Formats: sequence, structure tokens, C-alpha cells
Amino acid sequence: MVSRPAGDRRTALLGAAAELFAERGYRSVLIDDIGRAVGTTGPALYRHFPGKQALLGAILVDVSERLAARGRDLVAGADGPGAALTALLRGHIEFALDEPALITVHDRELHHLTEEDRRRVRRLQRGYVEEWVGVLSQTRPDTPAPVLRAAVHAVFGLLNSTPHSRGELPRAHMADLLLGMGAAALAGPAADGS
Amino acid sequence: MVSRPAGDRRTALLGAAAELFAERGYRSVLIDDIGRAVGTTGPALYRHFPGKQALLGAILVDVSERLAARGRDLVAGADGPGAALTALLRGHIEFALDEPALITVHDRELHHLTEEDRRRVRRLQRGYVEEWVGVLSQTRPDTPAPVLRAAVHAVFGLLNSTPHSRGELPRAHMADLLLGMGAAALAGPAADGS
DNA sequence: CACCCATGTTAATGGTCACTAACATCGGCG
DNA sequence: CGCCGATGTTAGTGACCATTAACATGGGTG
Repeated sequence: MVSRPAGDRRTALLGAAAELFAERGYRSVLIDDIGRAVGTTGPALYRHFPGKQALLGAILVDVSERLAARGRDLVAGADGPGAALTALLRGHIEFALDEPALITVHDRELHHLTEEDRRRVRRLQRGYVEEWVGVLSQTRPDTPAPVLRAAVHAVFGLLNSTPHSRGELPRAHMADLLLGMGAAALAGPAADGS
Repeated sequence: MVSRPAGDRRTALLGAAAELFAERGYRSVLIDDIGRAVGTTGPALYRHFPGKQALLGAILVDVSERLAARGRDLVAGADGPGAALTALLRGHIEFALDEPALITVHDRELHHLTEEDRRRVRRLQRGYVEEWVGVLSQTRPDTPAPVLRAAVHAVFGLLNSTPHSRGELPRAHMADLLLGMGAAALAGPAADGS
């Protein structure tokens, strides 16, 4: 049990592949690159996944599930819509700062998935967005849902910019900056498109 | 001169390739797909570009140059930093709404370029960012440049989210929404990371 | 101790492309 | 009119690369 840690290699593959995919893009990463990154050769991958595409699928489904679940939990545990919104912002920012590779791959490689995986990931993403929209619609009951949805996508773009600002600022500072900007963007006076 | 419009096919190739690259990613788009999109076969491309990579290079260099040039002009022609900032926001939003494919490809396919093209594009991008930073540093002279740079990247993420919200809102409404959110994010009280 | 399963390794194999060759077509200009 | 350059077309061709085959290896368990 200790000498052969269950799922260890599998987890390593998921992590290494995510890094590589984020950096070079799915098609440009070779099976052998992934193997080398975890100390094996390429074909060893097939002992853990049906293939390269399935590996990408596992990565994307996992991220989407984690984001959606975290969103649900944060909202459920928050004391009112204002607190919920702050919690969502903090949670997403933490995720984006901790896992820039996953954030990057998440919205870049969707089209390389199986129809089925793609549907699944999209459903989860939609659920996460609706979590945000639900909270926002409480703080701005006068703003129509489509506008809120667009605003949420825009804020995601803002928060997910992290990979572009790699290392420009210390992490805590970056987190504060993103929180302030995100909150301001969502509370902004023109958010109803007047 | 009229019967054989100079560079017409070339321009069509640039546009069609940009759409396809944005939709499926550089590596997944075949020479033949690009040819078919402009009413020829694949290899006809070589009459206009040295190869697929050079075509991508032409696209990215062109976008970067247009953005940088427009940024320079807008700032130069603006009446004070406040007006300059609004002009930059409007200009970028217009671009993002008019050319979502270019916006998408712009920051997704950089690593498929020649070293030389990549350097050139990056230099242009940097210049554009510094244009924004320069304006911002006038409206918030107390905020250090690295923070402003991170804030600018974040606002780009926000504005460039357009491709994710395709058709959710009428164009003018979307433009207003993005302008309001972008301005709020950049004016936000926490933009100094307090 | 012997067997077996989990994991790996190296060497095919087969498909998929970008790119090149060889061969049209056609409009303008001498 | 006949040549020429620009632009295309249809067949290679040669790399590249995911996947599979065939063959280890080594630790845990009966």
C-alpha cells in the first residue's frame, strides 16, 4: 500500500499533462512528452487511460466538477447574497492562482473532447455560471439574466487573466487586486447597460 | 487591375484562416480546410504564403500592429488621461466585438510562431500594454507600474471575454456593459491592492 | 517458492498531414 | 496571335505520432 501508492502515477499524469497542454496546446504535446514528464515512456500512459483524448477528458471533467462543487458549497454556506458573491470571487481567484494550467486548458481545449465529455463539461460549466447568476440576481433584481450571464463571463475573463500576469505581483497582492477589480466590475453603475 | 484584384485572395486567406484557427486551433486546421474556405484547394496557399506557419504569423503580426497603432492614435488624440482611457476602452471593445476570431487567436496561438515572429508580436503587445499603463499612471500616480500592468492584463481578459458570450446580448448593449465593467474595474477602490 | 497482475519497455503499424512536383489555364502584353 | 507570369490542380512523398504488439519485471499472495 505504501510501496505502490494507488493512483499516484495516474495523478501525476493528469498534472503533468495539464501543464504541458496549457503551455503548448493539446495537439502539440506528444504522448512521449507526457510520459517523460512523469518518468516513464509514452505508451505507459495506456496503462492508466484509454488514450490521449481520454486523459484530456479526465482533466477537464475534473476541473469543471471541482469548480461547480466549490461554487455550490460556497453559496450554500454563505450568509446572504453579498457574502456569497465575495465567497465566489475569493474561491475562483484562489483556484485561478493555484492552478493556472487548469484554468488555461479549461477553456482552450474543449473542442478536442469527445462529444460526450464535451457535453458533460459544458453542463458543469453552465451550472457554475448559473450559481453566480443566481447570486447576482439577488443583489440586482432589476437586471435581466442574459446581462448577468454576460457580466459573469466577463468577470471570469478578468479573473482568469492570471496566467497572463504570471509572477508580476506577489500572490496575496494579486488576489486582492483581482478581488477589488472583480467586485467593482460586478457592482459597476453601468452593469445594467444604461 | 480590376479584373485581378491585387492581394484579394491573400486577404481572404488571412480572414478564413483566422476564423478556422479561432474555432479549432492551429494544429487542427488543415491546409485543405483553409483552401476550401476561400474556394480553392489546399496547396494554392503556397502561391500566397511560404507555408501554414507564415500565414499564422501574418495574422498575428497584423492584429498586433493594428491594436498597437490604434492605441497610440487614440491616446495621442485624446483630451487628457480620462478621455484617453475611455477611448482605449471603447477602441478595444470595438475591436473585440468586430473581430472575435482575431482576439481569440491572438493570445492562443503565439507558441506556434517562429521565434522571430513571436518576438515581434510580443514587442507590439508590450507596447500596447504600456500605452494603457502610461495613461493609467496619470490617473493613479500613486499606484506602482507592476500593479497597473496586472490590472491592464485583467481588463484585457474582461474585454476579450466577448467570444465566450457570443450572441447573448445585442452588440451595442454588450459594448456598454463591457465599457461600464472595464471602467469600474480600473477605477475600483481596491486597485491599489489595499 | 511459483504464479499473476500491475506496469513498463521497445519495436512495429497505419493514418494523417504539410509540403513539393508536374502539369493546366488564362489574361495581358509584345 | 503567341509567350509569360500568376495562380490553380492533382498526385506524390516523407515526417510525424497515436496506438498496439510482444516481450519484460517484480512484488504480493496462495
